[in-house]
Amino acid sequence: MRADAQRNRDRIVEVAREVFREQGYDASLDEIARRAEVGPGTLYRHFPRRENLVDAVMQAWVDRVDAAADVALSRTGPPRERLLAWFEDYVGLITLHRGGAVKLTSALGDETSPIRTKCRVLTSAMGRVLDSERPALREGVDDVQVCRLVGGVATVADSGGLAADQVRPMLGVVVDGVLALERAGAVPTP
Amino acid sequence: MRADAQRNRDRIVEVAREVFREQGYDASLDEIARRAEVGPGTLYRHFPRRENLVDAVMQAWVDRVDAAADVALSRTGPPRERLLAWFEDYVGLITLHRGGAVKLTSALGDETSPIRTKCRVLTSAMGRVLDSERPALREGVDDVQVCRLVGGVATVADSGGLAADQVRPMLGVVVDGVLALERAGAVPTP
DNA sequence: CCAGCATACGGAGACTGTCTCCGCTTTGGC
DNA sequence: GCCAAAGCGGAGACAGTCTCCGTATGCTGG
Repeated sequence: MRADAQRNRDRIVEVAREVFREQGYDASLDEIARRAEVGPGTLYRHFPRRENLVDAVMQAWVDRVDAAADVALSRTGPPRERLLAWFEDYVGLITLHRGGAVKLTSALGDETSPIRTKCRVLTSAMGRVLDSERPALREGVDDVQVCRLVGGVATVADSGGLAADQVRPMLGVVVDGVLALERAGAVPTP
Repeated sequence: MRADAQRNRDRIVEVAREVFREQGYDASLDEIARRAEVGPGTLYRHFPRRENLVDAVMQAWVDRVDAAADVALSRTGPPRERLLAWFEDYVGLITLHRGGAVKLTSALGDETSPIRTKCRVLTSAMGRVLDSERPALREGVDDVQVCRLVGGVATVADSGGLAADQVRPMLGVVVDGVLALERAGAVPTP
């Protein structure tokens, strides 16, 4: 790639990061081009579809989820608390930019999605944390499924503008549903 | 309202129902006006914001959720199965039109939303079913919260194009998280 | 060093969608 | 039938997406 092309590309991503943070992922691409001081043609050559630009921007903070997983692994305490804290971190990060949660969560498991690499980071971060609690979990609890559940909560929180204390009990339900506990036949009244 | 105005209004809603079903809630309003054989001005006078039109269209099938709650109440069997079946019905109905799930779920609890009446129907349907299982539920389980959780699953299912057998286990997790069972200190290993 | 070409730029503009304004038409009470 | 009031509808302003192509620029081999 030519040096000027590389420079333009970098500047576009940089500006897009700001604009997306300000306005969400629906922001006008032409405005991004304007603020990056390139023509729309240049932007669309580098990023033919909106998703490609989102992808580039998203990489950075998907990495933060990965880092949060490491933090989660280093925490001590009972499984319920550890998982709850991790889920809260996950929701917090994934809702950092408006509209990010739906985008990431709905692309989970879609191997043709332009942001599939991001999804893989999320799934594997989730996988690492879940593995560390595996004995306490119900059988058949699967990384993608939990990502979807927690991502669903994140989506609702994001689009509904929910505060952390409204989100926590919902995540509590998910944690309880995921933990094994003694539930032989799931019959509450003996 | 004048008779011709009423006629136009009805035709717009009728056409909108079809178009939304075909193309989701992002469909062009001008096209709806075109197919209803009215001018855009007419459409926008009756429904100043897109939401108002959506609201009118949504009424019909939100009522179906209400009916599904009655069916749920008439079903027999253990709480887990009853709730799971109801949740599945709920998700099925709410995802009937693409994009409907996010819209309804994110408006839950927002008393200024133009579709707040729809949300109330959902919440109260959920409430009726939950009440019928109240003794089996954890304390503090709240109608809106469960609507959000199940709505979150619905949103993910909707936007990710998930099939029923991918959704069921997720709902299973939610049901298990909502049911009381014996979980004194939430300690998995006795 | 510079010629020449592949590469990249950028802006005009086609196209689509949203929404408003206002002159014209229709309705319904008198 | 008359005539306000109510309603209609389309032209068009505005914004966003995306493409095409004439022009400019970085790079490389001589």
